[in-house]
Amino acid sequence: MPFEDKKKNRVTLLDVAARANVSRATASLVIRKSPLVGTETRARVEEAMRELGYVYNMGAARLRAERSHTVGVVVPNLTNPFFAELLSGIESVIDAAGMVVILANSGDLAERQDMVMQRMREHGVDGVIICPAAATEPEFLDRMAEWGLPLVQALRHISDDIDYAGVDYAAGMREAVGHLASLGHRRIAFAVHGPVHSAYLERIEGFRDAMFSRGFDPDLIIRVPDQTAQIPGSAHLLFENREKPTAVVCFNDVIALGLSAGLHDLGLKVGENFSLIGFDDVTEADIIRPRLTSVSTAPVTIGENAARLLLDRLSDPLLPPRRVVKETRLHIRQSCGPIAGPARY
Amino acid sequence: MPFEDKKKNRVTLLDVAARANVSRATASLVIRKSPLVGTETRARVEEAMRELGYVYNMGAARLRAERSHTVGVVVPNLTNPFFAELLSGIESVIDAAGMVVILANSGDLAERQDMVMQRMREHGVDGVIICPAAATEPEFLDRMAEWGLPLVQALRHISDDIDYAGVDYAAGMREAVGHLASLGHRRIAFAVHGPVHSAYLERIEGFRDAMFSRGFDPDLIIRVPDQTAQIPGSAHLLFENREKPTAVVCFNDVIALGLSAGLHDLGLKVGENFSLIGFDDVTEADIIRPRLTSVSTAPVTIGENAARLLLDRLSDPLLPPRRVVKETRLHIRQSCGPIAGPARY
DNA sequence: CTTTCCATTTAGATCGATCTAAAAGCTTTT
DNA sequence: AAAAGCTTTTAGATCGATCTAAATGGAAAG
Repeated sequence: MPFEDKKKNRVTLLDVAARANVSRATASLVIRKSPLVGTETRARVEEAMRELGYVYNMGAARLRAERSHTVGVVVPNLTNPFFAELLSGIESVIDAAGMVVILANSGDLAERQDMVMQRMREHGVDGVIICPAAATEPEFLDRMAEWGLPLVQALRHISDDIDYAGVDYAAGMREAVGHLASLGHRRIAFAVHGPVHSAYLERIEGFRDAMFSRGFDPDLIIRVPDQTAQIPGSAHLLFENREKPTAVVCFNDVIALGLSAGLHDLGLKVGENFSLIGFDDVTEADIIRPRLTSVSTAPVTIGENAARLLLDRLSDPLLPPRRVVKETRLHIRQSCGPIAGPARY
Repeated sequence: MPFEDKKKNRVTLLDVAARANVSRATASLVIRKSPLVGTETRARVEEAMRELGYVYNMGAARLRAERSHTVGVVVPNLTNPFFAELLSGIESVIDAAGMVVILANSGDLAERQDMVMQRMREHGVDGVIICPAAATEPEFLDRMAEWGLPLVQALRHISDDIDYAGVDYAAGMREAVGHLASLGHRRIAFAVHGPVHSAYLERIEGFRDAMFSRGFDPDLIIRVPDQTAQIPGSAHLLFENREKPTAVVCFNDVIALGLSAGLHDLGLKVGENFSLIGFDDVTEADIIRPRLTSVSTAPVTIGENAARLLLDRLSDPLLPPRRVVKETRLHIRQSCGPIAGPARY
């Protein structure tokens, strides 16, 4: 029955060392799995750690080693399942690398984002993965870089000089429009909402591109409410234009789900006399009726990519900036059909 | 143009103190907003911090002060929007208290949960909010408590001696059954899935209670698949029993959404000739058709409660164990109707 | 038997804050 | 003028690890 009562009764490396009859330095080497220590010594130290119930004090280590084994993750909003999945991907890779995630929520506000980054710095994170708030100026990220804080942008990108992991939104949009076009649709609307940021602009660009190159009107862009609950009620907006669309591409699946319900309320049959295509391919796409055709963006994978970019940068800070842009995949289900009514051509 | 190039060129409190002509101790007091320092001195030190671009080193502070301003959060799964919302509530309260969240994912596996908690300890978190993995034994949590690590259980509870923030699941279930009963339903099924834990058992208990006390058959409990995509296809399970139900209560909204689709596929009209009621009241409840009647559990609020419990405990570790159990609220929409067909009484 | 070399081990300084207990300046009281 | 009581400031030890540079011991080489 070991007899240890120091005043504060916390087991330190020094206690372990004493018990194993080695110096504190040797014990430290054992923890860090250095190849320098002899096999027999290592075993003795490990035994001592077990016996004493030693807990590594990361805080002390970080102070000396200037390495915290900690990664900051800043997202605009946790309530959105999309970011939650991103976070999940990040967490799994960071965890596997033996580090932990410090989480922060910017609320998509540049001002809060400033505060949050400051806090990250104070906590001494080794690097940060950030989905920049919509109104972030490029100088912001460059300032971080000047701090010497390794940074990775996820989903949205502000600066080209900083690593980025995302999705080829524009190509995804082209794919969506292409699918509708192949079903005979020519008058296609684009339903959007939310703040303006790179991921927003790329989608717009992809949509207009695809429409324009086919000689279709690329300007049928409709803004729907940001509040999920109000989207179904806004379906009528689709038909207030002179040129009534026969199909709609949605900025994301929240809009798609909402409009699908709204169109149903208006008496239209989605997939039969009106076509609708979503973006993100959330789980619900498969369990609503009609099943939602959607462009998959797989945020978990993006998170994994972002985390890997950061880990690479940590091990070599001089790496040139890289971007990992994932391809989308169109998941065809039931919400799109050939153009309805008497054929126009 | 200040001329500072130390070898490592990091601004420390000592540099600030020198610049402001005070001692390191005084500078430290200024940072910590101690009322002891004079107004003029404080201003001078703050000015110096600004000029030098000083960044507080939380790591150093924590080592000495044995306080990390860090809270661990352990959830079984981040992909589930339910836990993401919980996390969001926790984060906002913790952030407002000037602390940060260290995140970990147990994958609902007791073994991983062990590792994760160990890591939390190494990182010196001040406390942990945990939604215990399904197979957690009470000894596990008690061991943590022995470590002297302040703990709060969220959503699920294993030990009665430890703070808990959750929802009155049983009452929510009684409410759901009550609503259906008031519409004339007597043969009501309960569709469940997932691992067994306290939140699961309480729902079962609430259901059986409510059924039994009305003299209805409390045993119509149906297990549906865990995979979201397979739920719609399992709707037929509802009718394989001798006694065919006229309504179903769902364990959560994922099941409700899935069965709603599945029942539609079987040619039933939910809300007209079959009633269905969900649990959780997710955002999608309002944007599917028919709109889903659901029992609201508001996980964000639970997260906030859990965080507040932890903060209280941090400021007074001797507080007796407390439990904050939120009431549910039934959100009536369209998916339930009076019992169909020729009246039975 | 000394010297060289290698593999291990170690003493002591160090990271950047906080804490303790006491000192230094003030007024105010005796 | 000394003592007492404030308020404000400070020196120096301390938290628990890592790092540096040097010491130690044994085997191989001379």
